[in-house]
Amino acid sequence: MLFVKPETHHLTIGQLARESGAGVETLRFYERQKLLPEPPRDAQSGYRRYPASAADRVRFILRAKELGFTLSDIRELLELRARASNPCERVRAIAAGKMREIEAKIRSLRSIQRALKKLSESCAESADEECPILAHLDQAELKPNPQD
Amino acid sequence: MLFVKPETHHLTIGQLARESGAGVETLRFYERQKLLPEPPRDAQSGYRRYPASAADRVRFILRAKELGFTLSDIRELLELRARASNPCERVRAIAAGKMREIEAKIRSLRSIQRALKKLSESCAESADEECPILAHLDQAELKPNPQD
DNA sequence: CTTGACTCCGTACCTAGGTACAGGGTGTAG
DNA sequence: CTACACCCTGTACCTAGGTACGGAGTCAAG
Repeated sequence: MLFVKPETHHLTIGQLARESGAGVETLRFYERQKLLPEPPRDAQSGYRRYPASAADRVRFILRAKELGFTLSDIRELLELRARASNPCERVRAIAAGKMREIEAKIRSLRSIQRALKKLSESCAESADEECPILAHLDQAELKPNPQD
Repeated sequence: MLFVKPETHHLTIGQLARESGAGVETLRFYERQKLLPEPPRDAQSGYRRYPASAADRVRFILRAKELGFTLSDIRELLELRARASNPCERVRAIAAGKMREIEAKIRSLRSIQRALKKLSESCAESADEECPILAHLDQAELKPNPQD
């Protein structure tokens, strides 16, 4: 068995917020969402008392969010971080799934972008009284694009 | 003055839904959102009675949505379609704004994608016991990317 | 006349990720 | 002692774009 380092629990929620960069309400929200464990409470006041390590955990969450992970992805990453002896494989699978998602989103946006560009160009060229973009919306089927 | 073509109002909301491809609830929702005008009602039943042209309008909305326009963009496009004598300029401005939005979204996704890829590659190479992705989330600052 | 499909209205609910009160208690500096 | 900042819980609210439901009225076929 391992001995667990005795942790000092001296951070209030406000101090943790300032240290980690999340808001106080957000920290309580993350606790409800099981991203943060319930911290011990001060016996008199009932205030939450966080160990210094909590700030690392919160920053982990915020960074993972920047990488596009959802809170529920992040819950799993936190589990893996804490528990798995060899997490790499699963972590890479999660990352790969996220990359595929992002890939798909980019492709869909690019196809929309191309369609808008074409319409906008035809609009710029046309001295017509009817707007080609509106005409397209009136009539056209959006052609399925081979690059999608 | 123009004479307005007499319109027959014979579509029920369910028929309009089938013709246009939107759901009944969605049509009522669009009406609340002022994307569809309130249609006349049958005197006895109070049922909505749509002119055939309503189906075109709904399809216009659905196509504009495919191009990434929000409902409030679409409200403006519909106004322009109906009222403006020379809508092209404003329509192109709306399209250009949307294109910039999409462009920005793609750039942000690509930067996330690159970060994930780098991490995933270093993860694949590492025979380390510590997962580089988790290590990154533990420690790293996300470097601001020049391409963003 | 009954049954089933359709319609009406109003309101609540959904996802995701928070944010904002209201109405209290606590802790500390002056 | 009195401010004032901080903390507590629970609940409501926000965006965007719908979706679902309850309870009631309508319409057409058999």
